[in-house]
Amino acid sequence: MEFFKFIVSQIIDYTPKEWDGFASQIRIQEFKKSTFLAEANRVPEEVFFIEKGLIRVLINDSKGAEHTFHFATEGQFIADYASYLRMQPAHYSLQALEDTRVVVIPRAAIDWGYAHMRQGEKLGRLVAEQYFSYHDDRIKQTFSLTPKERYDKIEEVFPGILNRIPQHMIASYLGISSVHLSRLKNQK
Amino acid sequence: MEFFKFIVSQIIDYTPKEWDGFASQIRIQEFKKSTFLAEANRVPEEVFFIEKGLIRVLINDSKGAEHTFHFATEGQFIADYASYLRMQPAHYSLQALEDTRVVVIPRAAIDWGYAHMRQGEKLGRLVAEQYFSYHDDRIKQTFSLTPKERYDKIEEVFPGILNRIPQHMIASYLGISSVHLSRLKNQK
DNA sequence: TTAAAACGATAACAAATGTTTAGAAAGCTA
DNA sequence: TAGCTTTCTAAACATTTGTTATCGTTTTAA
Repeated sequence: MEFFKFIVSQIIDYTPKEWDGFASQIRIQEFKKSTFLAEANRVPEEVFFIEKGLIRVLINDSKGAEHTFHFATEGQFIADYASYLRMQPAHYSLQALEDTRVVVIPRAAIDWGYAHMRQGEKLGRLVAEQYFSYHDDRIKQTFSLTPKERYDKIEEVFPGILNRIPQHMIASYLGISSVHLSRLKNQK
Repeated sequence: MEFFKFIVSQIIDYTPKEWDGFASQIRIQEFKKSTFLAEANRVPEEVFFIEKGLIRVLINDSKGAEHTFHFATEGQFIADYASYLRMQPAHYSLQALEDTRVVVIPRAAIDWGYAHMRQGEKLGRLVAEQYFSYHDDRIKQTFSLTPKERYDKIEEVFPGILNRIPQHMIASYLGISSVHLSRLKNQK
């Protein structure tokens, strides 16, 4: 929990009393490799903060095929945040790719923070802005770079990821088939 | 300006005094069809709110080709918001596709709102969340739908757009060539 | 109003990417 | 450790999508 407290302190100021009120509503939870933290079709009621481990965000298309949407690692927040905000059934599932320890932040804790922490809204704003910027960069890249170029840059976005994640999931993230990625790697 | 004031009142509460302080720092500006509100490579120092008209957000790739990233219409905020937040040179340019009237909101006004309006941070949070959700939906769709399916649904995302925007810009938005879109339309 | 530019459809061809199958290497689990 | 599963590469072929060029039509601007 100390790691989480530290990361939040980097983003906003809070009093010990504010922190205690907030912390009393959150908890630590561990997930074994390959298990799911959250599944599609359920309304997300919590946001996760990753203390240790690696999480894959995936979506199933209308034909049942699975697509990797995103990876998240130590020090990051993760959820199907759009569905969380709208209180609608999630499209994404969250899967641990390694044994993972997270801080579970229920909706009640977040709303309490907005109402009772002086900089609660600011924290929410900055997290949303950061998450937004990541998405924006990503769409920007799909327009301006080829899949090969995006593969070559993936370590900038997810440092160390190529040693932690099977290649077919990376191909899925890039929106191409694993066979095609294998081909691209052997070009030049 | 009344339309903008109304839209903000739908999002947060503010006192007359708060509004006057904020409003004294913003201004109305008009842009003729085809002109640019903002250009890539300059650090964005303002966010626009569209009172009337239609704006195209575009990006140029490394080979100089132009891609349409987004469309924005009446009642929406628009900027290269990621670059605005990071205070870095913009990747996007903003172009009016019709004669357009916008409210220009300089960075100073936004920061003033965060500091002096009780619900200023909340407004920032909600706008960021909304913008994020739009981006998220979009990436979701590129994974789960074919270009044809996305074309068929584009009126849900941008009502009335097919009558206001040339087809090659729509093709660019969908990430396909105009020739290919023309082909897809005639299937089935 | 008229000449120029932009637009959208189409065809022919080229390039990129997907699918299926197979096999070897690596990893996992009982 | 042995057997099973996953992972990655490769080849052959199919499909999708892009590129270029052409041609009416519509729109724009002087």
